[in-house]
Amino acid sequence: MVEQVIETLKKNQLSITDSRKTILQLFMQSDGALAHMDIENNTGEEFDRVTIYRTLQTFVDKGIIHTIPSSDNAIRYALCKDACGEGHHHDNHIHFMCDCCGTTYCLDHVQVPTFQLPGGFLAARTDMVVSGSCNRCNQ
Amino acid sequence: MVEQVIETLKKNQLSITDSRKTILQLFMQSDGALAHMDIENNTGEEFDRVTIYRTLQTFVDKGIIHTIPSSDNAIRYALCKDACGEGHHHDNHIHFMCDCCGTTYCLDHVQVPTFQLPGGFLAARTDMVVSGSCNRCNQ
DNA sequence: ACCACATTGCAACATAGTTGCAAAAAATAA
DNA sequence: TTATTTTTTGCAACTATGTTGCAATGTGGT
Repeated sequence: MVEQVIETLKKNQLSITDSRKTILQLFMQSDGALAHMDIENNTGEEFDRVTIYRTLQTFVDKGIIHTIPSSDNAIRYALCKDACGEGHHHDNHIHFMCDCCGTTYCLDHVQVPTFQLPGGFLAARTDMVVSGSCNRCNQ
Repeated sequence: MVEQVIETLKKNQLSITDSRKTILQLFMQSDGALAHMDIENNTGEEFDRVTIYRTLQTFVDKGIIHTIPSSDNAIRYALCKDACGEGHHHDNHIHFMCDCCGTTYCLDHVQVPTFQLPGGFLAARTDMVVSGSCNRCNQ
């Protein structure tokens, strides 16, 4: 796990620091998406709030994680698949937010369906966020 | 226009106040969605920030407007079509945010396509937000 | 015009996110 | 290994967004 973290950082030409190692490992251990708060809670007083914001921004820029918009005004982040890199994201899957347990899932196997925009409109990015109750809460 | 505003408020059993009249009229005059800031800017010092928040919340509750999530962490609001009412929204259209001019459109004629969730997942609400450049900016 | 109730404005608070800058830690060179 | 350069971090301060309680004001109904 730790080797994989360091390898990912090196592959993206990022210097190896405690905050980057810890935060990236958090993402790799977690199955759902993480909000800034989740990270702050999971790392205790270890890192400054600002450091976490900047680390997340760096990871987004490098294509290591991607953002998930939400209606509750807290951006969530999740690991990208291999296709993403610096300057180009390809996270073309649906995101699911559970109203019950709060977990945000990347439904990697559910592609965003194609659609037709009106004339003159050009799409650069599509965010599809479904909310409801997840498979664990529906048991 | 003013008659329509008052009629809508009455139809939803809301008392007719200055802030509700002004804010609802703003929505009817505008073709795009409005964020809290847009409303504050367009009404000057007329209303308190809190009043605007509460008015927007009231309108959402009554099914007069609906929310549009965004990745820039500022919820936008737009008028609902007739099908919406208290406790049930039916704004099943795609939203488009222009990266160039910042306008948010309700693409009323573009339905959110159907999709298949993995077993155990139940959808309650689907938000589909496309960003890119709009027909005016692409001229 | 009066009364009951809903709405507003104010103050204070809570959360989310940004910026500048000096100190500390990595990476690189010697 | 040490010295130097570059990057990253932590702190302080600030902006934006959103919420809550409460007294004062405005609205609707009689």
